[in-house]
Amino acid sequence: MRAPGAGAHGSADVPPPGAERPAEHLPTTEGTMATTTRRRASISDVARLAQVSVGTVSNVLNRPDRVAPATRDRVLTAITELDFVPNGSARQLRAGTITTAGAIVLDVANPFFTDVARGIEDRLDEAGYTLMLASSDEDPEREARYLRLFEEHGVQGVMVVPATPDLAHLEAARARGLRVVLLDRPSPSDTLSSVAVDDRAGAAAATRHLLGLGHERLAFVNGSHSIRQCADRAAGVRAALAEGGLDPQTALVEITIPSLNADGGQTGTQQVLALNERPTAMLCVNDLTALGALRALRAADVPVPSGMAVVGYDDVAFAGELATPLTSVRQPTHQLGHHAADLLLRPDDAVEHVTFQPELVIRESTTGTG
Amino acid sequence: MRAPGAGAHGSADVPPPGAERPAEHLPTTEGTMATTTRRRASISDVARLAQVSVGTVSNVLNRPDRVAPATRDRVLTAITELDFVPNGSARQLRAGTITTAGAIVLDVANPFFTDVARGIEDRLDEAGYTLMLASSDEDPEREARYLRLFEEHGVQGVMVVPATPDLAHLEAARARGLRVVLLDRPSPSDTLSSVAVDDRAGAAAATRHLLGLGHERLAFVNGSHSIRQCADRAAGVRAALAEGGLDPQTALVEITIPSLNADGGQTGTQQVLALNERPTAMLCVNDLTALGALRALRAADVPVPSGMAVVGYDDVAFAGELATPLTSVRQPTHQLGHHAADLLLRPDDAVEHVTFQPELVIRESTTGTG
DNA sequence: ATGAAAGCGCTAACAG
DNA sequence: CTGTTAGCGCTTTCAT
Repeated sequence: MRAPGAGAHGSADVPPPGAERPAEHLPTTEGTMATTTRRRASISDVARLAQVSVGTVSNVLNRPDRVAPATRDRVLTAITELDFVPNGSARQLRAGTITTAGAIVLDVANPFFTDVARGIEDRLDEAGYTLMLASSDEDPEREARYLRLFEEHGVQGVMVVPATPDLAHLEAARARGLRVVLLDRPSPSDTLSSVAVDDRAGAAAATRHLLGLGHERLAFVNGSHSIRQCADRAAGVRAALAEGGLDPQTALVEITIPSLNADGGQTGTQQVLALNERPTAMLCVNDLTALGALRALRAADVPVPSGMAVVGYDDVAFAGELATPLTSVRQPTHQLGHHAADLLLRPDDAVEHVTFQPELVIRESTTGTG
Repeated sequence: MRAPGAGAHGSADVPPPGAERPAEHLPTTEGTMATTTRRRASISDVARLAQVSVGTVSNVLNRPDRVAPATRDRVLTAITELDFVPNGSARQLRAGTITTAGAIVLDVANPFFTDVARGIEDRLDEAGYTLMLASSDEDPEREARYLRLFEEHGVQGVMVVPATPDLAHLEAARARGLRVVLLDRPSPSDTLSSVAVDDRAGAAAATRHLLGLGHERLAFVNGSHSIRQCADRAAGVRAALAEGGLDPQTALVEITIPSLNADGGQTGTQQVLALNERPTAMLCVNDLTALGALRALRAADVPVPSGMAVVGYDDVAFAGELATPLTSVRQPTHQLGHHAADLLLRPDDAVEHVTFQPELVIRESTTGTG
């Protein structure tokens, strides 16, 4: 699907969260005069030119076989002549439905969400549907605004990563007849379909991997438990420890960092290194955090993995490209979106909750010889 | 703008170009029964319930001051009662216009484009507009299909990263009255506005930086010149060399790699290292390529930058986080999108060509002591 | 301040 | 096979 050598941009990445917009980059402007705007040709213009009725033009458009070849050609010629593009609003008003779906994610510039969006788009494309994509920026008001806008535009349905735990407005939209699929959020509701990734399982798999390698003291550099993913992953780690016969109280140190980026990882790791009974392995809440961890470990001359094993989460593009390739938990982002769209397009409109399993990608940061 | 601690996904990245979709991730499905779908309430339902005419309801919606407070309240109550959401198609059909713009990029999962999209969205949002985003996958047919779809939906205008050098269909759409802004492509046309980044200048700045550091033999690991960005960047490198009094023939070795990713960078760098008169500095067409270069240099025990200076392009998130932080050329992606949207929203609909200047971000891969 | 009615562009009966 | 016509839901004169 994805084009291989996608121009010179094939490699880019996002700026770290909270990065400043680049300073003014001195645009060069080169203006020209304005152009005139004409009224668009309508179906009756075509009918007049082709000397037929509007009904016939409509038939040529929608059921060409019902029209005599000669007439059809005449109409087609008129269409080309006038450069006629049918008015979708009118059609939609008449038909009541539209082949468009909406998606509201937290941030379109976040690769997790755009990979999901890509999955949605690919599935929608198969069905001839278009996607309207928007970012809520975690602002419930923006989310509500876009939801409303999509609904007014008559979309078939909406896939949304909720910005708040409160799902009342989504339930209401659902009751109004709009299809709604929750993204990356297990639905507590019987009326809203949902598609999510099992964060507990991902963290548990990573933990089991470390236990299998013989580690018995772990650190987890995590974000606030008010973030669902962080809480779920912490639960997964604890569950795996218990399952392995270890007491989370003694075998685990959880460090909470304020921002889930490289700086947070570096600071968190320094705290881990300062511990008197130093753990032998670290789990990081995401790969950027792990990157900061690797930086801190290098600065402290702690070899990886022999002095400290490191596991990330997300399996981002650079994870396998680092000086020490990073073991990480990969999430089926594309499938997540694909399935969400699939649910939205289901003819029966049934409610369904789907949970995908993440996959541990093992690399040298846990199994190497460093 | 961008929320700081955007959930646990704040750090993710994209898979490398050409990466396979992850294998089946064993979704867990949990179904429930379907729900009934009711007809949406219309303005006349509201009118009936509120015991007023539809015109009055419309007035409450659009010019509340024209309606007596008592009547207005009655209507408002009815609206709430019926959970009425106005039909945008009907409104648009009547009004003829719509507050939506479209954007067609090559790939929504590519961070360069999503950063641009974010800039577009932010500008559009200021004006109360919505964005419809789509990927052409560099397929001209898909591009044409989306263009048409957007036009049918009556969008104000479309911002597009053209998939082909042929701009005829875009010119035609423009002639039909649709606003069109070219993204990341300097327009050869008087009728189409455009917003682009100066690739020659970016490559030239990187080259001048290296020359200023005393390097006199450079390698450029680049992609095919059939990709506009690659050709432009090569021209920029050559121009800067000439300007510095060096003969590109002797001072520059250009290596062409098939895929602009880490593997390409690694292979290309091996070729550079095998040269008999080895360059002292390398330019890479993007950061992922530079990552591969760093990997190859490490494998060959060549210190960076003392044995080989390295410059990337794009300034992706991890560029500053590597073992050797990477000097790179940052592009004003967000501004690019912001300005494109700005052009689209201009009331005068004038044609304008804007070129943004990239910015060299200097780090240790060129100035360090390694 | 409110109501009545025309019509935006199109589709889908229904006639012929 | 083609024409006629009635709306889809809404906004907007124009009356009252």
